[in-house]
Amino acid sequence: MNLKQLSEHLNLSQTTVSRALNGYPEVSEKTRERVQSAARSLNYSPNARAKGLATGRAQAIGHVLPISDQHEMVNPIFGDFISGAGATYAKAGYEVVISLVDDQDEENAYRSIRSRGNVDGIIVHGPRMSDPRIALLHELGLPFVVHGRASEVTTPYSWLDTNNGRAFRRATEFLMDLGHQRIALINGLEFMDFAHRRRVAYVAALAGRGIAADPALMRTQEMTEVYGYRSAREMLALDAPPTAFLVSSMITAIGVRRAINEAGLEMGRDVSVITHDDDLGYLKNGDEVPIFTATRSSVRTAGMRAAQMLLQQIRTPGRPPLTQLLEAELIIGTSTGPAP
Amino acid sequence: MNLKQLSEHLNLSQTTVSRALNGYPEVSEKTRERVQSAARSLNYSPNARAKGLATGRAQAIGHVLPISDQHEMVNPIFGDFISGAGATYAKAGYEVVISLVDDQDEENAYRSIRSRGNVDGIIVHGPRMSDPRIALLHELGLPFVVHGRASEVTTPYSWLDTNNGRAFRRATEFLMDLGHQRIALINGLEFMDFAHRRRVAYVAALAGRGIAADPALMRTQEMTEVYGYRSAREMLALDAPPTAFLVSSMITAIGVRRAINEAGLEMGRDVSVITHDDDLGYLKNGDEVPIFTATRSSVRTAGMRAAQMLLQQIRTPGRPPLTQLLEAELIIGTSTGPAP
DNA sequence: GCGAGTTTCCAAAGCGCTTTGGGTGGACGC
DNA sequence: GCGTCCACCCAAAGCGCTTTGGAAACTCGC
Repeated sequence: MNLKQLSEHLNLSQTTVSRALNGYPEVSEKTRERVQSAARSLNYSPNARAKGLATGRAQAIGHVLPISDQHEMVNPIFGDFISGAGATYAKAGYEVVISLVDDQDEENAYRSIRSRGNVDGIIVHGPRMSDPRIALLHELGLPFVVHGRASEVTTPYSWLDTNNGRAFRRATEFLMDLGHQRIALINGLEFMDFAHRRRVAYVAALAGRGIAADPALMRTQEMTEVYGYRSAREMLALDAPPTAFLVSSMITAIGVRRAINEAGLEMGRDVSVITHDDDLGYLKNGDEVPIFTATRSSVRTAGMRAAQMLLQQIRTPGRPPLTQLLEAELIIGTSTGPAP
Repeated sequence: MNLKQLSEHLNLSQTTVSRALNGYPEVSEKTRERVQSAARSLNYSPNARAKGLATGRAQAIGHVLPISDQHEMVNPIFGDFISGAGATYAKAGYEVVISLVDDQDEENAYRSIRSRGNVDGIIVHGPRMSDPRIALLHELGLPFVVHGRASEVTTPYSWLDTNNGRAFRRATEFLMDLGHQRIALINGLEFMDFAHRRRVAYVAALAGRGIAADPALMRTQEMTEVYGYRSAREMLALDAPPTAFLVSSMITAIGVRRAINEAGLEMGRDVSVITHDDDLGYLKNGDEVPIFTATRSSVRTAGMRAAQMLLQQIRTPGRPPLTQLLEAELIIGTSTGPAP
């Protein structure tokens, strides 16, 4: 069923039918209703490609996930992010297009996304500290919102980020208030901006109390469970083991807990743990009582907000970039206690 | 940069340029190379919408994720599935379009996907036992592959599934071989086909040894960590607690482990656990030594295979449906031991 | 050097929609 | 009864590409 058939069925021109369906004022309410009910009953919906071609709008948003050999997994938070964003898009009649882009030829990938023209805007995931994508997207004139930030990029751009610095500073201070002196950091990959910020904040918080960060207590890697387990096991076997761990994700923290248990220690008594918690649907931090003391910031909410920002950018092009900083809550659970 | 501009730049007709770029034999190798190098250097890539409109092909695959109030989270396996499938699509020049569809008006959603025409085929996720989507997609004539199966649907259709029945039967038998009699099942939502199959296999395996399934030892819910924790905690507090747990996902098994530890018991000695393991990138089951004894089946591989099947269906329409059953390995870890 | 057969290229139609620039008919005022 | 003005509707162009149905240029054998 296409426009032509529908209009013939109604004995109207394609113009009128199109206008009736798209809410233009030039048609009478009577015909508008007649058209709409016919469209519904004949299950007509306009061909997206043709519509896009005619309007120049794709009614779709691109989500670009960087993939590399050293980093080939899809971030576990992506599902939640997209479910938040997707709800917003759906209301506005936008689709989601996903591109898995090898970071070897990112530049080409973005250029081709642009000239293929099947998205109206882009959400940039996993920004690096000095991310070339931002300049590139500016040059291409494609609206975008970065989920996260790129510290070293100075030109303004739209972003939405969690205040990772403040969150990790507070967490570190919280541990020091409990008397911990040897606090380990099990961080994500530090060429990623969020992980870098977290480390800087952690180091600064320690320094604020006159403690020098110990390289033996700092790790940076992809945030898997096994990574948390290994790092904690090795650190707990040190001559001067840490009394507390600051961990970058729940999944990794679960690995840390495993190592703690395996070492015959009790989390929250012998060793404290604070983790960042993205509040993922399938991995809630306990229910009434949180498992982990955590810096919590819902990635689903971030998805929703980022989507709204991007849609605004698209609707009113040329407006100045929007930015939004979400604060993480510090949730007290049973995984922290006074230093032994 | 569009075709017209490119062809003017080259002093050729649009026809010739188009043919040169798309590999048609009617152009000489010399002009083909001239065209291709110009296209590269001017960074031309054809507008996807226009191309789609002209060819009738969208060069995109739809992934439809059912969302509902009781089930609003995005399955954590989705990231891995899409990363497997995405690699295959990318090679074949296909995009991924994601639709989050409220299962209230699934029918409309699929019809509109069809008539909007922005995908050439669909991967159906999360099939229910008697899933109406299969008949609907047949009616719509849209190529599709189901990730999983719908037991109660009798008409043939393409699917790719893990042999959940055999996996859970083997797992149950393995536990019984170790002397376990009271084996709990912490299952997923049983209106989902895979979860239903798992329960049936578990019940049958028990029955095969003359054991009647105890309703007090069977749970069914969304597979979160908290769900695993709660279920295990409650069951361990029973007068006749289970000596083993059979769990539907790693995440849930981690919750089960938490409850076991909290009860002062040791996993693998006091209580055994077998889980299904989707081999997710960020949640590997240990490294050299697996944490959990598990039925393992890589969801990333499933994604790759499903994508290949769908592309075949699209390329040669009208061919009979393809099916593929992946066997899960039974991996022996440290979470199982003889019944106490 | 000329007709037949290939190569190589082109003009134009068409994909399904939006949108510009009218046209037509009825209500209304005088 | 006539002109004016809306309200309502339409024909046709155009979005950027593919593809059909030729046409021009080139090869070749005799």
